[in-house]
Amino acid sequence: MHSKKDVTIYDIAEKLNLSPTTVSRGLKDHPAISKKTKKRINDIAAELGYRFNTFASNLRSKRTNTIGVIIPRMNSSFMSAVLAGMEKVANEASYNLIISQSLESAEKEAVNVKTMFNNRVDGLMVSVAYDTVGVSQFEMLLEKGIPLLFFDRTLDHPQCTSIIIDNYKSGYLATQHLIAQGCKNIIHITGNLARNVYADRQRGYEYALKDAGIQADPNNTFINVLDEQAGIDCAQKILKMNPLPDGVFVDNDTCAVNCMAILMNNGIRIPEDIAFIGFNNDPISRVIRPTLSTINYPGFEMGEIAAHKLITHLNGQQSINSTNSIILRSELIARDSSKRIK
Amino acid sequence: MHSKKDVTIYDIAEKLNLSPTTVSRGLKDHPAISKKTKKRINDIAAELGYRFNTFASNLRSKRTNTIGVIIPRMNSSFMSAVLAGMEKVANEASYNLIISQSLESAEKEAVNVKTMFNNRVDGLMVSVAYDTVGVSQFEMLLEKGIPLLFFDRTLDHPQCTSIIIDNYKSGYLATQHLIAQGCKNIIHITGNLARNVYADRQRGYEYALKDAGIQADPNNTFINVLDEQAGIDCAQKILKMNPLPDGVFVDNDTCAVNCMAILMNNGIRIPEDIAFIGFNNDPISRVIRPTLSTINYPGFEMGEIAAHKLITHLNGQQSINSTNSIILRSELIARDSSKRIK
DNA sequence: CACAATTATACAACCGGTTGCATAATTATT
DNA sequence: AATAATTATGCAACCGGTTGTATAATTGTG
Repeated sequence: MHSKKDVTIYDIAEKLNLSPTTVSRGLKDHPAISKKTKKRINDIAAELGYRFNTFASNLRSKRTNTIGVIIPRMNSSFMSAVLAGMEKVANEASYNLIISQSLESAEKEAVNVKTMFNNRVDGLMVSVAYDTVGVSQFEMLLEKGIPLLFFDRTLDHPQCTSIIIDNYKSGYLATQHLIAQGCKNIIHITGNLARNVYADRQRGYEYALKDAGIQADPNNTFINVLDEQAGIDCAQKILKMNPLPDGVFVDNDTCAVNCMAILMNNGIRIPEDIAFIGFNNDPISRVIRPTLSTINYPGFEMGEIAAHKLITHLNGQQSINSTNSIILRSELIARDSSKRIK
Repeated sequence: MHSKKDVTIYDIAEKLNLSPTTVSRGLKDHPAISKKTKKRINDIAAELGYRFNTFASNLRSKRTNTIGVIIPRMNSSFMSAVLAGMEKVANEASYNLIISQSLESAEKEAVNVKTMFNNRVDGLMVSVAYDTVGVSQFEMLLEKGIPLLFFDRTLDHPQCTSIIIDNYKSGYLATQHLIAQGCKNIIHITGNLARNVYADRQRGYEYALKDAGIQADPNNTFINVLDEQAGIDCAQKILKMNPLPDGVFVDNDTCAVNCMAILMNNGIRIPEDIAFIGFNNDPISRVIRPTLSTINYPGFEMGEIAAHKLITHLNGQQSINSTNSIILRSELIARDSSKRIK
């Protein structure tokens, strides 16, 4: 197995008649080491097949240059955009990212937090699981002064910044748009209302209805996990309604397109019979026919801003505690699935 | 910042008048420590807010219980299925996963390999980037006896097992299916032919044509990165062809649906004018209309098998070198986008 | 050439668990 | 009660970079 013994800076030092200190500094491009010596060190290191020992380094220096990220799942194009944005900023600042998934389970999320904690991440960015309750599982981080930042699905905590979009406004705009297209009986398909994103959109939905003089019907709010199967289930449920709704606002494009597909299979015309609007502006919304109206959610920017915020905090340039939340711009994109008026 | 000093096993030992050794063993549930002592240790540990120091542990024990994974991107549902499968198996065997993306760049991939290497992963699973050439960037791992396994996009190496599907057969079946539907002028949209997956599918495509007595036209093979934009570009290219092709086999569902969407916008009927078949069986293939014929690619199983194979090797139960490649079952799923015969 | 200023290298303690082996404490055996 | 067997705990070295401070080597100044 791991047969050959590892080469250490001591081996290099011995070979060159230098001290380990000098070798360590030479490899790190420390200004106090002469160019010649650095070259000698690097040459021998390459020759011997030296590899840097992150553990020894981290143990002594008590820094890891690692940022943890915990997300519910990495299956959406929104999430991969967020991660791409984070990775770009982190790399530029020479931080590494450790990514783990909670798979929407609060329990697994807590385990992940603990692992990150033990792995001494310098900071943590989290979008919480579907059923996470309270912030107690994060307290251990804050007690040790490890900065914690939430994005998208956030929790309220005085020491944490949140990066979000204006979900209330987005929900309002989406609903208002459907109303403007002549819809009067609008369904909102959303998630666990304990999550800020869904609660805020639901509020937006309710206020838009109210402002249009429409009475919000609690039965018109469907709560589920917003995946493909949920979309299919919702379609079945809608088909049994009498009268049928004339508009559907879904908090997730994937769920929306699956729902639409079943309804269309059953002869329902979109947008003529039922107008649809989704959320996220996933690529699928542009490919499906009719093209899906949606709310644009700037994932890449969200990732960039989250990582940037955390790193400036870590570098002591700007405390994370000074900001409560950062709200990104989101906008409505009207496409064919909702356009009933020419 | 990181204000409070960390609690160590020495602090616990002092508080209980025990040796650090006993505390270390107690926390690890070592059989030589009595139940009573273990309880005392764990209680005080919790009380003091002790956290395990992974670095000190790894440094001394020279094991990390960590497996690295490098993938091109985590934006496809195929990839997230693979990762989910890997994570399930790894967790059950109490291994951690470190995941990083090459973003399809061989250069970034090499950096990632090095980082994994320095982080002393116990093993590495890789699906190579679009433009990776040669295996030299992996040699350092193999020299140290760190097992390396490829999945999906593989490289040929005598010491590495590959987990794949039969891409040749899949390409053959897809093409044969189109031929059976009456297609005679079939386009194959594929990726870099240096990658096994694309080369094998192209071979399958060519042989299926040959076996049907059709001469393969090199101009009918489009090579690109198979993303959304590529799908759009291919559609533009197809629209300029004269005569139009009557069948298109795309190595990726995402690319396929984007291509189809543009063609349909331009009045082309699918499957009547052009029959389509994709690859991967992504969720989008079921939602799009017409539903997309495709090749089912068992991502979750691939992840499970890859992780399982690597872990049994790490546990010394079965060497990875004894197997060359493991081929998973894949099958054709015929849907509306290709069905021209009742 | 003497002395200061600057540059380059070394010393030694440290980070916090881990582990083989020795020793102490407890229980079982005759 | 004495001795063997078993169980529980401790000793001390070790893993491999890091860092404040001291010392040595080189260069500059008058």
